[in-house]
Amino acid sequence: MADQQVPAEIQAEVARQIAQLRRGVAEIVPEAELTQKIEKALLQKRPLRIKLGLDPTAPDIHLGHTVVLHKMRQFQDLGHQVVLLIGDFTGRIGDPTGKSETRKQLTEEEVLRNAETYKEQIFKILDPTKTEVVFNSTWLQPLNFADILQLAGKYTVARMLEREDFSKRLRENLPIGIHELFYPLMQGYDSVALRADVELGGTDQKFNLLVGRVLQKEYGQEPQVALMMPILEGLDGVQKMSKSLGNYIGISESPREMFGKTMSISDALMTRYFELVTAVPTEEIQAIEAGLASGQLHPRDVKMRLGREIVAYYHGAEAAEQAQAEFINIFQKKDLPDDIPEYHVPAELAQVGSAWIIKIMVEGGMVASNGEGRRMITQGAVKVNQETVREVEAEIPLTDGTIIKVGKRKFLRIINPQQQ
RNA sequence: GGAGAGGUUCCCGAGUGGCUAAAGGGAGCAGACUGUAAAUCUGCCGGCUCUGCCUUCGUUGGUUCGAAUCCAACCCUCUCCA
Repeated sequence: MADQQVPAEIQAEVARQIAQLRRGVAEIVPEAELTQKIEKALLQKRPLRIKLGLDPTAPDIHLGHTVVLHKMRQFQDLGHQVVLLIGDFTGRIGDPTGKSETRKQLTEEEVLRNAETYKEQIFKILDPTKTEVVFNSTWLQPLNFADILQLAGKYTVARMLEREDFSKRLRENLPIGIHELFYPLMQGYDSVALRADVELGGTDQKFNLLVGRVLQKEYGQEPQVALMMPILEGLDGVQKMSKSLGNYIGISESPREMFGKTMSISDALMTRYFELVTAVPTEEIQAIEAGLASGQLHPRDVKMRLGREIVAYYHGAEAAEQAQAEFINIFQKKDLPDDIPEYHVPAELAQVGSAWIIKIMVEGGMVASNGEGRRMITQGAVKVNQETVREVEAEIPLTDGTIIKVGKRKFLRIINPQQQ
């Protein structure tokens, strides 16, 4: 395969690119084709077209999404053309995957608005000047029924049912909407329309990415290479990071939240995060792994480094240092954070001068209900000015500057304007 | 079109007339411990004016002193047959 005509410097560059691109990757199908494509691109001085499809229904990006985005960024840095595909057509139809809950259909306006929010966040990782953004309604909308049947004719039900998700639902007697069978076809057709050389996705996208290859061949194109990234585990360390599971770190979150949440991942997960969601060089990560294994590095310190890396990526190095300092203050020295939410005492309560503690906790948003407030007190989780509150019926003085603490990380400062 | 199975609290999943706000697991929260919001252990985990009351078991009605549990209609899902 490595034909003699390829100059040595090109071969070296191909090797360099492949080495970088393989970092953190779960699977490349087929890897040999990627090598060939890169080689060809270099010889012809034509960048590869790298496709990434995005679902416009959930515009909040978290670290799980960034795994694939970081890979896109690597392609960009290697000089390739990145194409972001916004699945506005699919989003407008609404994908009811996932049993009973019918996902609401988005209007064109909503899709566009989401797309804007998306871009804003995504360009924290990708270079906007080297990114092409396209919408799949451009080519999917004009298809008529005959076109669609023609497209459908290029695949079979049996092959469609090879997909894990479908076969599983079939086995477990769960519903499969006929239109759902079209999603892989539409996604594959996107690759045809874009003439994609490589499509990125999570391992859960494997089937769809492979359908793209089949359809490209059917339409006389060279099939794309499917590059799959692992699915990032969320804060619980088991399930994939997702907003609905609440185990995520959003890239628009505050430095403090980001850092704190990072500290809550299990030790076992740390190096994976380093590899998948930071730009720390591979050799350095290997050194960290070695340090942890030999006991030379303290897991806590490594995790703090991870927290700094993540915060710094989205908020800058200074914010990262601050977030860490604050974390140490609150959790190691058990000090108060700098910015405590405030509860402004309303006039009628200020007259009385004191109030039932649970009422204040609920109104201050510290607990969801009186019942939860009672539980917290019963469990010894509530402190007023460092003093543990034991009595459920306790009244507290509404003195300006009083601090209520629930659990380890919820604080509230009483602000009494009458006393200022 | 016919026959059958099923829809339970955030999720999964027990429960077939009162002892059930409903087993168990997961998630979540808290306490202890610690090396961190790791790990581990323990507790909590519908709401309220909380030794009591109210709301919840697909929907709506009904039977009953009493229903998640029985009946009827309806909605939704699946299986087999045609």
